[in-house]
Amino acid sequence: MIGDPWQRQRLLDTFPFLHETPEAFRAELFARVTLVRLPVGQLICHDGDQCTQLPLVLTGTGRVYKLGENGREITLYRVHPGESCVVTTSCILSGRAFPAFAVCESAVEAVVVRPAEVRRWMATSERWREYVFGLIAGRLQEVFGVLDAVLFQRLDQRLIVYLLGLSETGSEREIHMTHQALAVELGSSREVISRVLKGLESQGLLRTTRGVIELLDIPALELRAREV
Amino acid sequence: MIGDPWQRQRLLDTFPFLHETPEAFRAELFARVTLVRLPVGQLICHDGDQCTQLPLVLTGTGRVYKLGENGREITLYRVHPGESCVVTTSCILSGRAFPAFAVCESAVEAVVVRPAEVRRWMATSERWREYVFGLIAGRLQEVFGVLDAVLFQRLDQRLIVYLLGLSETGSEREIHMTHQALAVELGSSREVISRVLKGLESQGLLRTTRGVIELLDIPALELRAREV
DNA sequence: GTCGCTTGGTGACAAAGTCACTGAAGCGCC
DNA sequence: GGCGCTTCAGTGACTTTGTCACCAAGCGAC
Repeated sequence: MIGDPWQRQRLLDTFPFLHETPEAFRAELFARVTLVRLPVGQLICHDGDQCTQLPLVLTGTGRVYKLGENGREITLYRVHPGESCVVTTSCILSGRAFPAFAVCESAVEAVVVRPAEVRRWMATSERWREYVFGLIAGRLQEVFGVLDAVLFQRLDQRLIVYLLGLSETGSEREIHMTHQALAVELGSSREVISRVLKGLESQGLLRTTRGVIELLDIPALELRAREV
Repeated sequence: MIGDPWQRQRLLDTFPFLHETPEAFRAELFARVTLVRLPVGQLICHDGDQCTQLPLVLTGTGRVYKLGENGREITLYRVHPGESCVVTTSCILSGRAFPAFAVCESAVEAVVVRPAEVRRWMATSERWREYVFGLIAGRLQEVFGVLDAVLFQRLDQRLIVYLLGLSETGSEREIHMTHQALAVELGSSREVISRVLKGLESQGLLRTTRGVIELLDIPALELRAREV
């Protein structure tokens, strides 16, 4: 139950589609959900687990990833505020096991919904259905995109695209990230990332120091990312 | 519209969940859908397309796959009778583009549902929702499994697992399939499949002739598929 | 038979992953 | 400052996988 008016407002603002639901729906939502706080690194789902609740993220981000036997891993997607791990939803609605890992990348505040409500609201709320399906389709596209990248794209180009994406959102040419972290994002291994970065550095496209990658020639990097 | 009582019965038998829906729902379904026949090789969805209808497969199978720029491809999953391409569903419900290709692997008879009905039935029929979510979750698991295999498993083992799977369902030791077809299933290339098969052949685990692979030592193959 | 198509084989190379090891930077602590 | 620890990065040797170009074997049509 969420009683605090301020918390209620925050929930509505983080999940804008709720504004368009009937008063009664929101009242039921406030009555049925609970607020949880999870620390950094908290494991939310283990590969093969049954999901028992659906978390709607208010603050912080979750990371969903696949882990291989050899210890290598790859990030599939992130769950940001206003989103939810809809793979969980589909597992709840179908009673299947969750096929990956999910972990709190930063401290997370989330509102958890029980399976009974997830199901019921699918029947009673048009908006809820739209919200859930929008997320599912989005995740599917992300995962399909990852598969495409892994299978069909060269690692140096994937790495460049990833770095350029980071520098764009951060509006910074300096990226603070270890080679290991990059390997995890792209599903590669540290050594290979190091080698690729070294190659790019030797061509003067970027510069690396411990924990930092500085993009020197962004136009050239963009070119390189697109070439055959 | 499907009027023919025999066709109606066939539809109900292929999609058993329909038996559990109210009479009124089935009546509406029969009234709103149309039967189509598609020839082998017919392209159903193009990567990036908007989906405009949901096909429920009665006979035949569809194949959903990703195609890389270099021409390599990988099969993501198949759509069998009684199933539907639910990725299409999620695209319809969210208005996103379909992120892969879909093609008729054999001649397909399907019943097509328009987006308006797909949406409406999500609201009106509990059974329909269950059906759709069951399929979505199943596909997600399949695609996640493919990603896992591609990233973390060795090709020889994936190939063996695939071949053993075929020989099991066919209860045959002889598999009629070209190296190219195997490459497409596993997202590899013909040359590599040839090499791996050659290796297995030289170890006496199987024998290859043009278009045919004969599994000679199934226990040894099973062992090999599990080793580190 | 010959022609042409499909299928499979091969060698050389490039890209990526693995393993074992080294070295270097940062940090806390005394 | 110096010491020790941990984290991060670099390297070389090797394996696996993908790519390219080209050739050879099988098979059907005529």
